[in-house]
Amino acid sequence: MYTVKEVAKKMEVSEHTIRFWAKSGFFPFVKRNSNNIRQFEENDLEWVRIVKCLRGVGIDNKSIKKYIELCIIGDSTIKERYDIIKKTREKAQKQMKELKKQLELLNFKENYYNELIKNNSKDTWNPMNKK
Amino acid sequence: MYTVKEVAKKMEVSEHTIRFWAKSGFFPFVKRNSNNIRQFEENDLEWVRIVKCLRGVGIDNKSIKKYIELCIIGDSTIKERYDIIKKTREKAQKQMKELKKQLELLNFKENYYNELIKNNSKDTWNPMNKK
DNA sequence: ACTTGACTTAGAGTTACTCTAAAGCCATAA
DNA sequence: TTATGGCTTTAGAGTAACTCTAAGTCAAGT
Repeated sequence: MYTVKEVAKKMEVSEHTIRFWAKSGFFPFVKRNSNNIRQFEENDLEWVRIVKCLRGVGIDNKSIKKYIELCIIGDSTIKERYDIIKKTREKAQKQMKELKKQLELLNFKENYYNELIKNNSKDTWNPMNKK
Repeated sequence: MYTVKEVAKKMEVSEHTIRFWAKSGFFPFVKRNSNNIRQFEENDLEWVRIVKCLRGVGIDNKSIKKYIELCIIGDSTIKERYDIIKKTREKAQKQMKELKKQLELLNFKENYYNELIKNNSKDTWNPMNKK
């Protein structure tokens, strides 16, 4: 049993975001205790994990809601859920490619600046220096 | 020489976003022709590339503006720029790790759903099915 | 001359948070 | 017993970064 705060810490998402997601209907199955406090079970964390994953890959909240709703409907929606996950996985792979390129550029620039500092030389690449 | 539209296409960023970035002062060096049309030179694309990279890694626009301003100031800011790029590179590496984990989860789920479909079996993992 | 299409701007609208304020519940210190 | 602090809740205001719309300029084609 976890409170929102504990879930937030465990899953590395802000409390605000967990509450926002809860309000958005992403966790329709989370119970409350007699004081109206949300009690996330171990199982519920699995849902936080998948929501975090989908958001992390840039799936919008409306689509996430739809996915959750398909889960609620049950086994008749497995094919549809499969399609969503597949498309999301493809999207994530594209992002991975992008991120690799960005990392390369950052590595290049870090190196470049590092050399400049070491050799105390001018930044000849910076177009501002050509004016 | 490229118009906003051409830059947008070449760099895979929307025209709106290029204009928004321009308005935000990310390209203070781009010239206009006599009709007030922006003319991006080859060199300028380098700047679009680095802005896209920084944004892609989640650096906020205020920080990007600051980086641009440091570039404008010139060689005295090389160390400061180095620090920014280094921190950004570290951030990107963290994201790479995250993305890998997310990709694993998506692969797992895609596989899982695929098995369900192939074997025409029940989705016993879905907590909604346990209620 | 008129329409088409590419470009411009200001500013409204949208998404997904992110934060604030007000209030409820409970434990412990004075 | 009161109050102080710490936790939770909600509604709703605020923010970042787009994203889109409307209204305008201009040059070229028919």
